[in-house]
Amino acid sequence: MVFLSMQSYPGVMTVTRPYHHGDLPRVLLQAAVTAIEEAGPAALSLRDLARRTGVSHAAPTHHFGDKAGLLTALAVEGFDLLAATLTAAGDDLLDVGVAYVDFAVRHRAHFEVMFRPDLYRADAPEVRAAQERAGAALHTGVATLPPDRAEPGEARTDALAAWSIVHGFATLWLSGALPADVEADPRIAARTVIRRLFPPP
Amino acid sequence: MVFLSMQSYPGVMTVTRPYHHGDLPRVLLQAAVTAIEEAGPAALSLRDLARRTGVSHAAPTHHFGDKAGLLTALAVEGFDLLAATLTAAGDDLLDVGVAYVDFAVRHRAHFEVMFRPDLYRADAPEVRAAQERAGAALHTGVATLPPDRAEPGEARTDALAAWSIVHGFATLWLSGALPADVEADPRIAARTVIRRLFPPP
DNA sequence: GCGCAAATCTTTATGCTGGCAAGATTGGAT
DNA sequence: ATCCAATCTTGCCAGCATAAAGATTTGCGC
Repeated sequence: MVFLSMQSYPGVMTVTRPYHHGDLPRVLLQAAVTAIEEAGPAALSLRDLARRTGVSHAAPTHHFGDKAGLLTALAVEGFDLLAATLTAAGDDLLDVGVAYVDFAVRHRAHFEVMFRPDLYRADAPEVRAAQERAGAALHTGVATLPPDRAEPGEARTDALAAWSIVHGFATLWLSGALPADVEADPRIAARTVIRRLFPPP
Repeated sequence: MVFLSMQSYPGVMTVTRPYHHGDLPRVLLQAAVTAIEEAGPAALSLRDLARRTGVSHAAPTHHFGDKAGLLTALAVEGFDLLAATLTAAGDDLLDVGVAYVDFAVRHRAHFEVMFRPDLYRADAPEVRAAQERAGAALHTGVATLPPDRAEPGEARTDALAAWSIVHGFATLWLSGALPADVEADPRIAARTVIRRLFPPP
């Protein structure tokens, strides 16, 4: 990590900055993740991010335009991260579903922003593209199901049902709405629930 | 509708108020629903509610304490409304599940607040109580399933899977994340998806 | 009716936030 | 060495949440 000089301070010629020049966007996004994990996306404050990262209050605005711009970048990052996670989980639909829930729990801040389109510009082309990449990764898992049922549109229903059940479980888990007697490890509980939808032969 | 006199205005002795005295909390909650449906719960502003209802900016604070207090009341109202809706849907698990999704779509503002505990005081006793009433109504629907499987904890898994799939479908629908080729009527699409989890014998 | 306490609502004030505009500094390209 | 664009700071303004204090209305005992 290199420390670079920073501009004027009263009485001090040079100060240091704990990140490479030009990396402020990434640093701000990381600070946003931390802040959201602490108090939720609704309580996020650009000025608080600036304080956390030691820059002026207007620095975040320069890079992201406005608050919605920052959350848009966070959503894009989240969808890409989700796509990578699902792809890495392999071909087994159970594993993909568990990976979805695991992503939501481990990247809670990203996940909460991603599915709250009133907070960011969900119609931005980079968002749409990232969403499609994540959707394709999810559909890949569904495609591995044995196509023994002949009804048309069955694969689409399977995909929608799989997405719904893992997304629902993840959001219920994150919102703390689940009763206390549910398995403490969300991955184990999720696997049990998903297996109820796609029972082994 | 009775119009009551209002306090001093410069040069005018009495003015009228379009609601019964003491009904301001209910009026404010209704205004909050409208505002949330327009711009989401994150953009809700107490001062905007005051303007919408024609009262001073501090009137909402008097009744609900603060913004979280207002959303707490909205969440309680939502959970009670959900419990009533699920109970009225009957005993068929499919009908109960469709009613859950239908509630989310028709009472979008309540639903969005209910499962966003960072916005209100989710640990308040009246919230817990209302949550349990809604949970009991949901479990009633699951209890009507034929208990032909002998594995222990199966009913709990069924309930969790049912809740997850309807909740996930509802939140995905509300967030606009579903692909465009999904059935336009959420009740029909939801029924198809739920049937995938609980296929008819 | 009368008077008083409580509830209801307004006014005033303070600190924080988002967004805009202008200026200072830095880094890189030529 | 010089210029330019990107980066970041300072200053500013309007809107918001919240608190405190004052004004008005309502309910209630008499």
